[in-house]
Formats: sequence, C-alpha cells, structure tokens
Amino acid sequence: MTMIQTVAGFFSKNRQIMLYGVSLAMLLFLLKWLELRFLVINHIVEIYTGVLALIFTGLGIWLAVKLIKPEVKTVIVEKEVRVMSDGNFSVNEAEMSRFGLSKRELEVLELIAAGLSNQDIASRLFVSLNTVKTHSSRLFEKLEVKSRTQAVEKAKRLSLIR
Amino acid sequence: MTMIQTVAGFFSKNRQIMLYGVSLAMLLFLLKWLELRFLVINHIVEIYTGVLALIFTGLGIWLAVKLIKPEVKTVIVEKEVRVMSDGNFSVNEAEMSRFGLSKRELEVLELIAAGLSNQDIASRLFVSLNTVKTHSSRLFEKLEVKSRTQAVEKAKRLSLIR
DNA sequence: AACGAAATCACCCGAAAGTATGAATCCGAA
DNA sequence: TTCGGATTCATACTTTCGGGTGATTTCGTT
Repeated sequence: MTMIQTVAGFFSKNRQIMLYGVSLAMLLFLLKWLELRFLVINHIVEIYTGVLALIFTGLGIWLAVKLIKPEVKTVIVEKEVRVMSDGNFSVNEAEMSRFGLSKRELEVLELIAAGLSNQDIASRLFVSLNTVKTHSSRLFEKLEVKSRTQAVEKAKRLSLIR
Repeated sequence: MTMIQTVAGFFSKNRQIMLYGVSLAMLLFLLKWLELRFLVINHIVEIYTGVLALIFTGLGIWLAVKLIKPEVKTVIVEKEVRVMSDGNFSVNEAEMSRFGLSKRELEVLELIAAGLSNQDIASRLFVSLNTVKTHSSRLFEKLEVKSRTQAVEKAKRLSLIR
C-alpha cells in the first residue's frame, strides 16, 4: 500500500473524521462552560492541554487498532487420505506356476472376476459357450474350487489376478 | 535479516506513523510561516489545539503499535498425502446408505463374496435356502447387478465390503 | 394400536453354471 | 516327425442361481 493510498483510505473513513470533529466541538463547548463556572483561570491551559492529550492519545490508539492489519500465519496440516492400493504390482508369478493355469484359463478367470457370465466371456473371446465352460471347469479343478465365486476369491487372495 | 531489510521493514510497517510525523512537521513549518505574516495571537488557541491533537494522536498510534500484540490470524491449509491402503479401514458408510442394504443383506453379500454357495450361506445363517435367495435377489436389485459375481465385484470396488 | 420395514419361508420356472465325456485341431518340444 | 499340452467345440446331464409371487412373523416407530 502506498502512502497516497494510505492517506486516501484515511480520509475515506468519513465516520472517523466526523466523530473526530464532533468530539472536538463538544469538548470546546464543555471547556467554555467549565471555564465560566468552576475552573480557575490560571490553570485552564494545563487542564485543557491534559484533556486534549488524553482524548487524542486515545483516538490515536483507537485508530491504530482499527488500521493495523492482522498478521496472517499459515499452518500447513498434512491430512492423510487413504487410497486404494494402486495395483501397480503385477500378478504373482510364483503362485502362477504353482497352479499351472494356461494362458487361456487365466484370461477366462479374469473375465469371470470382472463379473461377466460365461456367455459374455464366450462373445468377448470369440469362442463358443462350451469352450468357456471347459476352460472354467478346468481352472476350477486346478484352483481346487467348486464355483466361479470361490475361484475369484482365491485368485484375488493369492494375487493371481488384481 | 540484514540491516537494510530491517530498516525497510520498519518503514513499511510504520507507514502511518511516518505519515503523521511528516504531516506534523509540515504543519509546524506552515504555522511558523503563517505566524510571521497573517495569524498571530487571535488564532493561537485553535493552532495550539490542532498541534496538540496531531501530536497526541501520533503518540496514541505509536503506543498502540508498540504495545499491542499483532493479532495472529491462523490459516490452516490441508495437504492431502497419499498413503497405501492397508485394508484396516472399515466399510464405506456413505456408500452403504446409498444402496440401502439391510443388515441381513449385507451379511449375505459378505458370504457370497467369500465364495459360499446359497446353500452354504443358508446353513451358516441357520435359515432356509429360500431365505438366502430372497436376500440375494433383493441385494442384487439394490446394487443393480444381475449375478453374485457382479455383486462381489461392485461391492469390493465401492468398499461396501473388504 | 397401527404402520411399515425387515426377515423369514415356500413354490415354480427358466436361465446360468458346472460336470462328464468325447473329439478335432494346433503348436512347440523332444 | 511324433508326442503332449493347449485350445476348441459338442452333447447330455445335474445342480445352482436368480426372478417372480405371495405369505407370515417380528420389531421398532408413530
């Protein structure tokens, strides 16, 4: 902020200026009134000065409090966000050979795990339904399971598929 | 921090103080000049008041700046940190309600995912096969799938089950 | 007490899945 | 070239799954 802008900003705060003027006027009236009644003439200047000092010191403090910008402190908090394990690791080659699944059987297994029906898999692989059944039966034997759901469960558990 | 930076920082942080000081000096000069030419004794009170006002307003501001602790405004910025999921987090409650699965339906879903047949599930839950079929049918409707394998795939993908 | 959601069970039917057996073709290794 | 595994397909059969409908009971809420 430049000095020009500071000055402009100060004067743009009209309410403060108004308040300032009104306060001053009222004070002068009060002083005049007091002068006529109670205060002794030979101390009027000191009293006047003291009152002015107090008032304008207070005004200055009030202005400063209003104008000073709060210091901004930025705190960076690390927030843990759990994400799916990104599956970048490949399928378990060791377990792969252990069950002796053929390439085609593994392919069928993956499609079964994706939730496809045998007919869907047949269409996808351009083979007959019977072929898919044969493959699935054989891979069930090799995995020692009795249904496609068990096969998927075991295959995922052993990371044969992701 | 170097001396240059310190001084620069001081001036930048106390622009308002500087402004008041400069204004005061200029005003005094002006008054001296005016006193020598036009204004004399008959305006001394107003001038004195103005000068006092400026001085003590400046004093007030200076005091405030010196004594008042700057308000610290704390801004918290959350930074997301990706971590591998270790499977310890519970099922997704938000998605849970989205599908409106009942307690029993979720139970059946979990057993289906474990690879059990409907008959197995019936035995495990001590209910009839028909009951399991009803539950599974209803949960398939709610999950908008057509088979147990698809249900398992979707449920695991959405963390409805682990 | 009335209500609605949840849970339970039954029966029927068609579709899908799985088993068993046999067979043809292809392809890489011995 | 021969052999065996892999792949393909077929037919027949059994089991399981899933949809549809209807009914009863339980239980918490109003």
